[in-house]
Amino acid sequence: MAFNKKDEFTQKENELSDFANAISHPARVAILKEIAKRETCICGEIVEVLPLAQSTVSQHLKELLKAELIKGTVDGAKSCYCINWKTFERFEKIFNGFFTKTNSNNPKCC
Amino acid sequence: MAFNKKDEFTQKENELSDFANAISHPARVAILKEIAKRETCICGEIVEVLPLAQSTVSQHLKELLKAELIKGTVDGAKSCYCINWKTFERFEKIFNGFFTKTNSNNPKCC
DNA sequence: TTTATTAATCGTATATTTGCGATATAAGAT
DNA sequence: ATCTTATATCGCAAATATACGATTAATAAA
Repeated sequence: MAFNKKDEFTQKENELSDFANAISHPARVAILKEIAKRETCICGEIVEVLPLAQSTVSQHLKELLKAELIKGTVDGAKSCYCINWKTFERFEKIFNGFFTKTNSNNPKCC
Repeated sequence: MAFNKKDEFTQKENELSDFANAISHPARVAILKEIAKRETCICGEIVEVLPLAQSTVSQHLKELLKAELIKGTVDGAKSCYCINWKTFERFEKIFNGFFTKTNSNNPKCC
């Protein structure tokens, strides 16, 4: 942000937007999909499938790690990744509880 | 993006990331929450509640409109907004179907 | 030991996002 | 007609994000 206003919002608002931010790029969605499909997956396998350079993929993986959407361990020269489903569950809970959903055909609605 | 690689990803990957992108800022989460709470809501009411200038809020509203997360109509000098629940439902469907969730305690997982 | 493989990080260029004040526009009030 | 209110848009500055090639580091293979 131009001037960081994050502090001015609630923790839950930030948690939700941070999660959303992590999946707000098609490459990261594609990476998550690939890891979920394979259950466990090394970096090179993702690079093979995506239309991006290795360094770029590595950067996206780093962001997904930071947001705790994936877990990663070093396995020799390779890096092994898998989905951190706990974070997904927490997100779903926050997301569903966040907006007090009224009827979809709200007559007051514009 | 530095060079726009959107075309290189699937339509669903882009749809999901676009939705996520719309709620990837705490201000937009707060705006959605406020509109949902009030069911229908004018711009000024949101500006009152948020720690942001009117022009900034207006910009965020524009983005939410573009992503079809809200609907808006002009009501005299005022602008009336409400949640577009249809988009939320569509997102939930895509999101749930996207990642073939295996067991959370995947033994293969790192 | 040398070489190859794998992946993270650095440096850099470019694009986008965020935020605000100023301005424009349009309806409503006086 | 003029003033006020409400909101969108413009122009700008600063911060972030995206992408890549080059480099580094560390293991594995020869």
